[in-house]
Amino acid sequence: MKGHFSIGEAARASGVKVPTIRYYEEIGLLPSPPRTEGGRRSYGAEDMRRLAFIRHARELGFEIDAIRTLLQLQDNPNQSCAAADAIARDHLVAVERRIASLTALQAELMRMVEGCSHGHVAGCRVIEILADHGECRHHHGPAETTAGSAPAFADRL
Amino acid sequence: MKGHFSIGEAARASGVKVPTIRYYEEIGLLPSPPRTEGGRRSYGAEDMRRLAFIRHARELGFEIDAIRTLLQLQDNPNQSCAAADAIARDHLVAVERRIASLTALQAELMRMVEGCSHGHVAGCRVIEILADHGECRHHHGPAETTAGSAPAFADRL
DNA sequence: CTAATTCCTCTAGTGACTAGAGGAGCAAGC
DNA sequence: GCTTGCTCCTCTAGTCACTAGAGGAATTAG
Repeated sequence: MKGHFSIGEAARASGVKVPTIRYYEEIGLLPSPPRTEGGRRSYGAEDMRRLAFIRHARELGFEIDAIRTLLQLQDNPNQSCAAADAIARDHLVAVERRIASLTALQAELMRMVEGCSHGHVAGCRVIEILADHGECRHHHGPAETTAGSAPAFADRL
Repeated sequence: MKGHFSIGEAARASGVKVPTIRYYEEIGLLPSPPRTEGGRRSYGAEDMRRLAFIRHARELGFEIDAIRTLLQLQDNPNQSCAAADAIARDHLVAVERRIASLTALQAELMRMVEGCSHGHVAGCRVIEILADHGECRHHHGPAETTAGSAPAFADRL
């Protein structure tokens, strides 16, 4: 095993792009590595492990802040793992909600494209469904979100 | 039917927040409405319809640029609706891909939280799975994405 | 007439990067 | 030694679709 890796090697090994690695350093997710004489970053095996951890967690959709917490937990393994469990559980719930609402969305989009007559825009089902909100089972509007202003758009569920 | 609505009324009716409406105007998605003597925006019925259209399309996860195209199509209904159909179809494909990958993710997260021994971090399955990338069925790494650098993180699928 | 609410413009911030400018280090070949 | 080409450095600014807040003006209710 080598003891030092350039940022490019780290990028190739982890699948995280070079500027992203620098970005992770900037926001304090990855420690600033020592530099070579010429001023280049030199990563050790521990850094490589950390980077793989981050990459995997990001791949699973964990937010940077969650990863920060997870990394802290990993750093002192004597703590209770309840926090890690809670983070993963919360994320699972979020993912399940996202799946549910994307599935509803999928149904509506399928109705759209199936109903499309492939003629002209006047009478196009895609446009019509978007224009007539009453036709779909989505619900929103005044006096429904109590006060807190819930955006509830599809891409953040 | 009223012929003029304040931005607040438009917001309540459409479910789009006031600053967001102004933002839509700024980026040219919504036309700049006439103003009252005091300089306030005054929306007509057509604006209200357009806003509802936008809101619904956003709710379905269409991007602003796609909505722009869709609105242009709606504005001259003599065109072929092939473009609208293509946009909806593309979006459907994207949604289906997203569902598939979120479902895989869900399975992995379930493995994580089910395997958690609720003890200490040393031996916590959540942390372990994140650290040992080999354990999961996700795949990445060098020499797999040919050249174009595909990020492939979960939240953009 | 006052107080509360709504509205205005403007700037800056969010998350998680990505893109590009402009320059310097470094290895290999000639 | 010199050039070529790659990788690396820092820095700024841009992405998307908003959101937050300052500071002030207009409208509305009582």
